[in-house]
Amino acid sequence: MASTLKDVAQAAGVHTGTASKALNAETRHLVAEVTAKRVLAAAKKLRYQPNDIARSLRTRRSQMVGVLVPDLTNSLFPPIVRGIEHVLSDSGLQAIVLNTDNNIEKASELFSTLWARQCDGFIIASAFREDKLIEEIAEREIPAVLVNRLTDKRLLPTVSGDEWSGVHIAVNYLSSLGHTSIAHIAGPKNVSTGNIRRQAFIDAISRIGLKKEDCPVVVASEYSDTAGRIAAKKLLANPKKRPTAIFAGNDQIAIGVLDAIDAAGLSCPADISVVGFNNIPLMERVNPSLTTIHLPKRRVGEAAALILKEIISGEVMHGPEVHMLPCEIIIRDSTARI
Amino acid sequence: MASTLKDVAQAAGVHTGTASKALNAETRHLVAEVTAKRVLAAAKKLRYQPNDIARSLRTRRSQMVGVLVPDLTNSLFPPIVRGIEHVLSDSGLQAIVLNTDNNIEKASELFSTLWARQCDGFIIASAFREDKLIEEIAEREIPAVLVNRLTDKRLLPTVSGDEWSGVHIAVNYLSSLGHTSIAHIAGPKNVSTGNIRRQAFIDAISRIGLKKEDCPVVVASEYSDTAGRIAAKKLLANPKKRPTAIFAGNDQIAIGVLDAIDAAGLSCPADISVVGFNNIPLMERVNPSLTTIHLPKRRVGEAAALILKEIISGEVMHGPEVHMLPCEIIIRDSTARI
DNA sequence: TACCCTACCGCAATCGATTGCATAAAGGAT
DNA sequence: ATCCTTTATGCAATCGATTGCGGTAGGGTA
Repeated sequence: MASTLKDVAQAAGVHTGTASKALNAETRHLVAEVTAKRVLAAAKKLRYQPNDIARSLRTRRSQMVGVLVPDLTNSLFPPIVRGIEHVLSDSGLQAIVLNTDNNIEKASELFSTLWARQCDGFIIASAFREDKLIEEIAEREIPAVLVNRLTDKRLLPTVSGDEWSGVHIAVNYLSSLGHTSIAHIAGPKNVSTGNIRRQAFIDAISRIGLKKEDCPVVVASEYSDTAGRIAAKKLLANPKKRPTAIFAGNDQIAIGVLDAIDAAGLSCPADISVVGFNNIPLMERVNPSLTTIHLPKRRVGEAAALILKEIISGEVMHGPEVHMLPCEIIIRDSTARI
Repeated sequence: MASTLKDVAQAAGVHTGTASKALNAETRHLVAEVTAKRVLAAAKKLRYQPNDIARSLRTRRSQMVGVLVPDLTNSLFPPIVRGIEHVLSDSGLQAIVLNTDNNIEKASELFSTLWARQCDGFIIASAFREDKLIEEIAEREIPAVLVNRLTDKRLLPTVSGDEWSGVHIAVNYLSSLGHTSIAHIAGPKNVSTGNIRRQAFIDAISRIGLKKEDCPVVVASEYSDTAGRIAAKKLLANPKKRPTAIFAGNDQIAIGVLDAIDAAGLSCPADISVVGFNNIPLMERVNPSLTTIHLPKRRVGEAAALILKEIISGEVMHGPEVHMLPCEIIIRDSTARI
């Protein structure tokens, strides 16, 4: 059906090898100009489209990059993915995006199938703090970059937001509004974002001299509004020890917190201020609009893709360094002076 | 580095052909049971992972399905994609998701590269009413299914919501609340959803006997909050002919409409009711929460993937039929009795 | 004993493109 | 006229797996 290199070569009256050289810009100088013209013309006439599968088999490069994300319906990830795609595409690389559902076995399976397809590299947004898959990838020296989530052991180059500083900004802002009892609803302990933000929170609290017992930390079971609501309900159960501000592990948790505040017959921000993290789309539209720490999602993706490209091309060596992009606070209506 | 079939065959003391047959469940009966066991054991020991690229070249099947969406950051699409992936994955098929940015040239390029990679089929959510790419795909009889958007000419099997009925439900609901001046801010005319919903709106209006001049239609330049706001502003410019309800072409446009109402010093739903379409995530959280027509996004994706699988496997023939899944209205706070 | 059948396995072509090497022709230098 | 160089092209191996065909050995039957 589709015409092959052989067809083009025949049409141009040359050998397939010659045709191949004529078609590739980098090897074209090995072929006489007139011949090259003839081949190009034949290719155009026959609507020749090289078979990338065959090419990949021979060259051992597929021009594909595997992108592993926990869940595309979490609107944190599409902007990151777009950033990745944007940078990759102008090197002719294509992103293959797959959902791991936060399941490490599923991630391993997906990785295997991608690897069997000769993916040139990987960008992984689904790492756990302890992650056998990441260890294996690092050990086998497969080109890969982590985004957003890091592993405890520094194994691969990583791009994320500057979470530590982001958390401090959030806590300091709440403090500046007069809050002295600030609670934190942390993300899961087995992912770096949950862990770092939690530790940064404790650090920030102690730095401004707030009492630890006034600033409780509750860990949500996952990054979801439901888990956030359940955790916040626990936190608000005792009316005597009620914080006046809650710093949520991310925006989804913050949404759940808003629900819990409502369910407890309280109001945000009059009774309790709430701050989120990531600044995902539509957070400016919820009620009340959410004060949150903005993560430059697209640029995180772009930076990761840039690094991966350098690794793949071999231009630049990369150790397991961590690139942290600055975060800033977006002040909206969910926070108020006490 | 990685072990090949040759390695396995050598380790098991058989020919590669025999090893291949032993490894494939369907051809295993061609091989003695003891031999098969030996090969399997060798494969496991060597951590053999078949090279899908080589396999694809030989079998002319890649187990990959191309999925073209306008923009993943539009939260309409991730749920559809998840539905697609879910159904494909239990046949060992993998979805390759790409963004066309509503650009038909980009879509064509992406299609070409996917086709060069021997994709077994395509699911396309980015079709225009007139679409050369779709025509070409249909003409070349390439396995493909459209989702959400259809072409004017019926060329390929399509899965979408039952938009006509969805629009009627919306208009009838507004009418039941006592509204007699209902405006419509339509999506772009070059995509089917914009067109169908607009026509359905006009039809619904006339059926319930409302006057056409009381029910103006404005076309937004694209499906975005910005375009919705601009269109709504136009609509509200003349205080004397102000509708009491606005049916938006989709939820993003509805968001823009809410902004425009606010900007005009009016309030929703007290002065103007608003209804959206699609029921994308977080619409229950905006202020006021949005009454909208729910599209079963995940099931639309699943249905499309099922049909594509049937086409690919050759089990069932599919003409350019349109499968319409029922839509329902989700009543929230953006609509009120007049 | 001769014959046949079946089960099993090896052989080699094949998918389509890439690429180092061999070769041939043309041209220049001595 | 001979030799060498340069340039352009052909040749064939290669990537790794699949698959139809042919051959062989074993056991069964007449």
